[in-house]
Amino acid sequence: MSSANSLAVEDLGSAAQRDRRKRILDATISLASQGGFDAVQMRAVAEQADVALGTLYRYFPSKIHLLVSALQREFERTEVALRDRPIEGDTTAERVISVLKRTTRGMQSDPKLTEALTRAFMFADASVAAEIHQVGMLLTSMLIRVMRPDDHDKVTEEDVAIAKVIGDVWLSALVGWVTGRNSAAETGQQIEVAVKLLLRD
Amino acid sequence: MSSANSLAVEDLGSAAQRDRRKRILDATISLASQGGFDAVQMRAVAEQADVALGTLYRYFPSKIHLLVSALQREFERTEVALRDRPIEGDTTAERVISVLKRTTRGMQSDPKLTEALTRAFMFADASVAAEIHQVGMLLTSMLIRVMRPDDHDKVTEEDVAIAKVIGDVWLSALVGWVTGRNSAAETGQQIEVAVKLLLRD
DNA sequence: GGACGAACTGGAACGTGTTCCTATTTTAGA
DNA sequence: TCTAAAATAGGAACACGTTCCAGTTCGTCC
Repeated sequence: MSSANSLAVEDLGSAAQRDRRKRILDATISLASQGGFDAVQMRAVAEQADVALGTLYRYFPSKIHLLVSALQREFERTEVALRDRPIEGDTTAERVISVLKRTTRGMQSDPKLTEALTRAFMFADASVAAEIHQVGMLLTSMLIRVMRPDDHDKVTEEDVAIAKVIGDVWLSALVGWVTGRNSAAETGQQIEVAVKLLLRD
Repeated sequence: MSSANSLAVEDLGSAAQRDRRKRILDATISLASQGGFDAVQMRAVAEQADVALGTLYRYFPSKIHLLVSALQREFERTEVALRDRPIEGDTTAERVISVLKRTTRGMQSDPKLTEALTRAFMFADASVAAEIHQVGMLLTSMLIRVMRPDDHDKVTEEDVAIAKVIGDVWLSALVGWVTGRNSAAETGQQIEVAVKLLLRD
């Protein structure tokens, strides 16, 4: 891949390198969780991860890459955790709302972290396209699985389109919440309304 | 208003001040149009607007405030221009799609400017909430007018909810385009799909 | 016209993201 | 085991957003 991208786990040969990468992301999450976007300072991340600044930049070419990669790891964990749990709700809309609200609540329980990750995601420019795309795919596929829990074959074009729209709304709602425009309740409401409009069958 | 906000036109007493504000926003748009978000450097804006750096910060307390205020002015102009034109299309969906696509094409004709304004909008934190809210209201009300061009009275709760969802999708689509994830065609497609899903009556 | 406060100028200074360089350590291959 | 290349450490240096300050100009009230 292009040198402009973050080093993915697969790119890393030695265990020491995988461990460095993990330490860096751990430090990122820890600092973000504690003080939000502004507290994730490259020097602080490097120090807490016990890594030189240059090394940090070797693994993640910018602060945004770093935070989006952290988001990706968190999101993958969320997705795995979600796989185990049974999805409650009879209708498609109910299932989607239930999952999205649970996820949203989870993020709202760590506001600083959510602020840091969300803002990085929204601020990302073209150079982070690859990482962003990963996260987008993850979100869409997660939604589709919730919409069609049993029959993965019967996923239509429209299902995918709906999932993408819901993903968009969810992101916007999250941004609204992070920037203090919406309360937690309004955020939930906003998602619920959109899902009901999109999945009325 | 709080000192944390941008100085609005109404706040400015003298003609000289209104002119300064205008020069600053003109310089901002000019630089953004030429080199995007990164080219809007506070020193450059101050110099091009023929204003001291301190004065620039007096009018707009941060780069983000500055860009979001520029966005607001551009948006107001777009909105006025839109009022004159007749809205083409018989169904609600057709009208909304027509207007959104025209607006989107307009923004895509100046990619750097759009990149700068969109990224500022998405990166804004709580301190810019007031300005952001203005823009959001403008977008929603514009959409509602397109949806219900004649009977402003018959605007339902659902109409407003739909307008907000469409606004969210439009923003996400724009962000996707700005960051190079989506082509112009895909962006238009994304909006069209969402509108058709939301306005199928 | 004079006095006073607010606004503006010009520029120094600071913080943080990013780049760059050299010395050292680790890794891979002969 | 030895050697060359790659990776890392440590830290200086630069860019740009932001803050701050001393001096000057502008606007307003007597």
